[in-house]
Amino acid sequence: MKRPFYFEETKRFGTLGRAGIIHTPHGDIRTPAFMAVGTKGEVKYLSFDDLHETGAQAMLSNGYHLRRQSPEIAEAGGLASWSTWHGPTLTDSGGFQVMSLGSGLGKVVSYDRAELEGGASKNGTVRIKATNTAHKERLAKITDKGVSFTDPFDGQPDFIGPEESMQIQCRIGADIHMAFDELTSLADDYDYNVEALKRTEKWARRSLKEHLKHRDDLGYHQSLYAVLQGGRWEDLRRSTAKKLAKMTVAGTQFDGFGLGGAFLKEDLGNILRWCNEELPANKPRHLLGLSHPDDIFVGVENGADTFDCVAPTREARHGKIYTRDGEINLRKFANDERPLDLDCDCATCKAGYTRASLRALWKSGDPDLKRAYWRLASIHNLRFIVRLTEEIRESILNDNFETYKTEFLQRYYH
RNA sequence: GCUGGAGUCGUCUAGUGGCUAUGACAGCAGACUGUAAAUCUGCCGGAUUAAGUUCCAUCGUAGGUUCGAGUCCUACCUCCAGCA
Repeated sequence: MKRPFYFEETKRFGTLGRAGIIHTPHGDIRTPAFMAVGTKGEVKYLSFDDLHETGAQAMLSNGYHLRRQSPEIAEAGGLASWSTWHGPTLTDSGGFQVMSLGSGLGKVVSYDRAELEGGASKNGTVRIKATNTAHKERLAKITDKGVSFTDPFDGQPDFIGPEESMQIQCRIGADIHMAFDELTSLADDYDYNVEALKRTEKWARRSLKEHLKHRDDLGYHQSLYAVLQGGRWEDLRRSTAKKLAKMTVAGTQFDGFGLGGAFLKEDLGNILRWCNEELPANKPRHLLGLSHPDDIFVGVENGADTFDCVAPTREARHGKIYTRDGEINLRKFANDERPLDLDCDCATCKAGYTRASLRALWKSGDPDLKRAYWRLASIHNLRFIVRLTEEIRESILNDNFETYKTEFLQRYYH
């Protein structure tokens, strides 16, 4: 049952937007789609029945976090069967940890200009006030060869370069892999981004080369996406997109593309447009790590097909609940007997939980009740974002995207 | 009634002569974007201010000792334990 991997464009809108289907060995993904993040092979506090009920079509896990379990996963036949999720999967390369355990260690990956206010410098480029973590404090140190990681929990060292990342990912055996990349932070300047981008491009070639050796080891075809970096600079973004789109090893190219970076919200649309105008239309594009509704709309209209993000689940655990009328902090609803969101079709709302009852679970001293809250709130927020992508797809197919977008955003951000 | 112990900011709590009275929880406000996140930041006696301002209050109550008292002394009140 070797099913090939390919992207089928169902409908185009605007210049870059589209709805389509990604065919993978473990099933189809109808796009635009949101993939749930299950870093270690499961979404925190959710069963796979819960996850299926959110409508999520695919799960994203992480090669870095699963590196030590990868032999056992291979033994079980790959991530889909090992995890018992059984559907389409994607693994990140560990590239995000190059930043989150390195230059961005201990920092919030902020995308809001107000937080970073530094004004514009003389030549008109944005000056960012964000700072990088001191080199000696980092748990990820970069050389051209690869990255030396120190495990945040047990302090064990690991060296991961493109070859190691591909070997790990091919043992994990997700349907889609990411090339090993270096994510720069908002504090990195143009010159550093030039250097980092060269490295990411070299790593992409090495990733592809190594990937080809192992991609069929588990008996089905594993695909590889290249990751586009280049910060907020048009020349870097366009050049890397062109380069990676054409990159060939032994006659083989990348199966799709990851759109990466630490984005300033206001730059997101342009950056995606620069990338996607250069990328071939017949391959899928995954926008890495974003899922706030406004970001999803910007992503879709600029050609992104799939998304993933920890925000729906993390924010749920922290009390931020998504509703069609905007985000609410559950703390304030101790006496509110309405559901989290009116007319919501998630399992939590359908089961009759009210804001007050969920808040009570959340604030309970009982660990079991807290866990119940984390699960129920995560289900709600995940369903909210998954449903958003379903409705966006629907609106594209019905030539109704602009209207749907305007109505949704006005109501959500009023 | 006697003996012993204890009363600190909503709750618990540190503090036995020294200048802004700890810390935790609760509460309040905010953050979170390819998960070091069961996390993080700020506020948390009252009034006042453009302000990180100014003023006032404060360790059960009332006195006292002292340059200085949550801390020492006296009386009272309340609570707890034991004895009657």
